Amino acid sequence: MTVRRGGAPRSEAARIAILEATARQVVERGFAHMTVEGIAADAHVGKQTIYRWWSDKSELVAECMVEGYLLPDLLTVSSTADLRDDLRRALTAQFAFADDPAHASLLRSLIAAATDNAAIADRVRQALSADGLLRRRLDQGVADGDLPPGSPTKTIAEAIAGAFVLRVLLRTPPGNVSDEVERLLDAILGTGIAPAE
Amino acid sequence: MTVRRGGAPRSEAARIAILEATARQVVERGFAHMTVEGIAADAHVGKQTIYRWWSDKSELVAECMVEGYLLPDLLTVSSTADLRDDLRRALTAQFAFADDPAHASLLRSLIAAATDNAAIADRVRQALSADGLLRRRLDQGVADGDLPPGSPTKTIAEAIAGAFVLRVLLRTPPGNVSDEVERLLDAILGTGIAPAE
Amino acid sequence: MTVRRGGAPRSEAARIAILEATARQVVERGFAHMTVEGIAADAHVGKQTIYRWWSDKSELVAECMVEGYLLPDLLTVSSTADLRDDLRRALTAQFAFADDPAHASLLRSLIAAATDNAAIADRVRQALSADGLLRRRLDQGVADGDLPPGSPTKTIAEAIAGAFVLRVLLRTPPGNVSDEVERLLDAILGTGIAPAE
Amino acid sequence: MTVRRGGAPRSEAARIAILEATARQVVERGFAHMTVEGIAADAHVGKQTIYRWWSDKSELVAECMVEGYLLPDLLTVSSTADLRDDLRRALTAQFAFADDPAHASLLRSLIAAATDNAAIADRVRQALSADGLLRRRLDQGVADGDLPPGSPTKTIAEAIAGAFVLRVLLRTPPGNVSDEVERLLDAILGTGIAPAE
DNA sequence: CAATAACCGAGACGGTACGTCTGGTCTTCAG
DNA sequence: CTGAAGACCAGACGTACCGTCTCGGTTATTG
Repeated sequence: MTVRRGGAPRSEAARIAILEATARQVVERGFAHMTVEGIAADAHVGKQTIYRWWSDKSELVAECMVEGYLLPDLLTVSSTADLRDDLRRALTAQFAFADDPAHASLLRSLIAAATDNAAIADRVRQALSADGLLRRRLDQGVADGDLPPGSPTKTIAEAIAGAFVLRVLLRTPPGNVSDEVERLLDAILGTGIAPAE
Repeated sequence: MTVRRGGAPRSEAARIAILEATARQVVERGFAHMTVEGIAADAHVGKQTIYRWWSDKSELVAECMVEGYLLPDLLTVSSTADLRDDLRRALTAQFAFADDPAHASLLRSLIAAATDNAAIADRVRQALSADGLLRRRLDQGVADGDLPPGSPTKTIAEAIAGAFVLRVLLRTPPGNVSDEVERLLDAILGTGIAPAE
Repeated sequence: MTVRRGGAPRSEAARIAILEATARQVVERGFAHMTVEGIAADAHVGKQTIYRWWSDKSELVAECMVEGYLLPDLLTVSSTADLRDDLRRALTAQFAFADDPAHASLLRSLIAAATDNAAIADRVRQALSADGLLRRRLDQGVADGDLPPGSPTKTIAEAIAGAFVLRVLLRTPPGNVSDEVERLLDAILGTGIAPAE
Repeated sequence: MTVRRGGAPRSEAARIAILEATARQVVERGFAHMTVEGIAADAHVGKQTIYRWWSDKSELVAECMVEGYLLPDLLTVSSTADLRDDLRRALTAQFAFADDPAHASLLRSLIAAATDNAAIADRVRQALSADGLLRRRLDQGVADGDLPPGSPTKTIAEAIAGAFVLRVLLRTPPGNVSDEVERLLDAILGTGIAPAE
C-alpha cells in the first residue's frame, strides 16, 4: 500500500463543498454551460483544489452522481401480484418526473455528460432502471408466468430505459402520460391479447 | 415580401465548405470540443460568414445532418413475408455500424448535440428509425397478423431506437451482435411463444 | 512590403488606453506588483489585445516611457556663462524630484524594469541625462575652458547619472540637497582648487 | 529576554541549504523569475521552513549577500604610492568581472532585488565600493596630496559605484575596458592636467 | 523520563495572476 | 451586400506560485 509521506490529508469538507456546488451548477446552468471557475467560486474553493482531484468537469459530475448529489433513483418498483400494474406505477412516476421541464433539462444535461464519460452513462442507466430493481421485478414476472419463460429481462429493462431516454432527448411534449405508459407496456408486454396464430 | 436591395447573393460554395468542415470537425473532435473558429479555419471562411447564417454550432450540426453530411439513414428495412427476419436484418446492420468505435463516437457526439438542439434530436430519431420505414414495416406486420391488432407501432419503433441509443451511450462492448439482436427482438416481439395464460 | 489582406486595423484608441493604464498602474502599484490583468481592466480592454501587441509587461513599460507617458526628462540644463551654476541648477531640480517618496518609488520601479529590458534602461539614461543636453553643456564647458581639454564628457555625464541612480537605489534620505549637489559637483568638476603638485 | 521553552533548535543544515539554493536560483533564473517554491524544492526543504525564518524572497537574497553566497567584494584596492594606478587596477578588475554576461546578469538581478529591499541595496553598494576600502584609499589620496584637500571622498566613491551600476544597467557592450577605466579616472580625478585658469 | 514545545519535510488549502483559447461582434478591403 | 481576414471585449481554461495551515515525525528542554 501507498505510504503517506507527509502533507495535510485531503480535505473532506472541500470535497463535499465542491460536489454540492457542482450539483447546483448542473441544475442552474446545465452541463454544457457550467464552468469549473463557477464551481470553485460557488464552493469557496481554489481552482487548483478541483484540478488536483478531478481531471475535468465530466469527472466531477460522475462523482456527483455516484455520491447521489444529482439524481435519485427514479424508479421505485412495487411488487404486487400484478406485473403490469407494478410497471405502470413505476413508469408513470418516472414519466411524471420528466414532465417537469427543469427535470427534463437536468436529464438532458446528464445525457450530454454521459456522452463524455462512461461512468456517468452507467450511473444514468442505474438511475433509470432503479439499479436492477426493474429487472428483478421482470424476473419475478417470468417466475410468476406473467412473462414467457426465457424472456430477456435485461434487454427488456434496457429497452424501457432507452425509450425513456429517447423521450427526454426528443423533448416529447408532456402529453397524456397514462396513455403513453400504456402504449409502452403494450409494446413491451404485448397488448394483453395473444398474438394471432 | 422582403425586397433584395442589391449586393452579392449568398455564396453556395462557402455554405458547402462550412458544412463539410463542420462534419469533419464533429468526427475529429466531437461536438463538445469542436469550435466555430476551427470550422472557419478548416473551411477557409471568415467567422462572420458562419455567424451571419447560423446562430450557433448546434444549428450548424443540425443542418449538416439534414443535408446528410453526417449521418446516413442507418436502417434499411426490407419487406419480405417474415417480419422477424426483416427486423433482424435491419437491426444487425445498425448494431454493426455502432460497433465501429469511430461510428459509436460520432453517434455519442450527435446525442450530445441533440441535448442542445431539438432539431438534431429529431433528426437522430429519424436516422435511427429510417424516417418511418421501421414503423411502416411494423404496421405491415400488424396488417399481416404478425403483430397483435392495435399494437403501438410508433412506441415500439421508439423503444427499438431508444435501446440502440442507450447501447451507444453505455458503450456496451461489441459482443455477439446476433445474440443481442435476437434478445431485442424477443423483448419487442415476444419470444415467439405465447405467454402462459 | 507586407500587404494588408483584410481585417480591422489596429485600434489606436485601445493602444492609448492601454499605455495610459500601464502608466497609472506603475505609479500606483510599482513595476513588480502591477498585473497585466489589472491593466486590461483599467483600460477596459481584453487581455488578448495586450498580448497581441506586447510580449510582457516590461515591453509595455518600455513603450510607455518612449511615448513619454511615464517619465519626463528630469534635467533641463541652462546655458549661462557659469558651468558650475548651470549644473547646480539642473542637479538640484533632479535631486528635489527624487526627494518626493512617490517619485523615488517610481524611479526604483523603472530601474527594476530596466533590469529586464534594455530599451527601458536606455530610456532611463536618456531621461536622467536629458537626452544629451547634459553632455552638450559639458562639451560647451570644455570649449569655454571651464573643463580641461579632452575631458571625457560622456563619461562624466554617465557618472552624474549613475550617482543619481545609486542615490535612488540606496534610498538616501532626503538630506540637505544643496550640500549633496555641491559635493557631487566637487567630485566631478574638482573643488575649484587646483590639485597640489 | 525571550525564554526558550523546549523544542528543537533551528537547523543550521537547513539554513545553509536554503541560502545555497537561493544563490543558485538567483543565478539560474534571476531575481524576478525565481520562486520560493523552487528554492524549497532545490534545497529539499519544506516551504514553511523558509517562511518561518524569512518574510520574502528579497530577505533571502539579502541574507545570501551578507553571508557572501552571492557577491564577493568586487574591489580590492591596493595601496601603493600611485593613487591613479591603484584605482586603475581596482576598476579594471571590477569592469572585467561585469564583462562576463553571466556576471552582468547576476548584477542586474541584484539591482532588481535592491529596488525591493534597502538592505540589499546597501549591500550592493558595499560590494561595489569594497565596503569602504575605496573611500579609505581616496582619503589616503587626500592625505598624500594626490587629491585636493576637502575632496568629498564619499561622494566620489559613490559616483564611481554609480557609474558602474549604470554601465551594468545599460548593458554597455564590453568594449575596451582599459580605455573606459581611463576615462572614468579622468572624469573623477581630472585629466591630470590642471584646468585652464 | 514522560510531557511539552518547537522544529523539520511534505504537501493540501484558498487565492491571484498568468498566458492561451474561444465566443460573438465589429471593421476593413476586395469583388 | 457578400465574404475573407482579423482586431476587438469578454471571460473560461488549466498552470504556477503565493503565503498559510496541517499532517507525521524528530529533537531538545523542562517538570
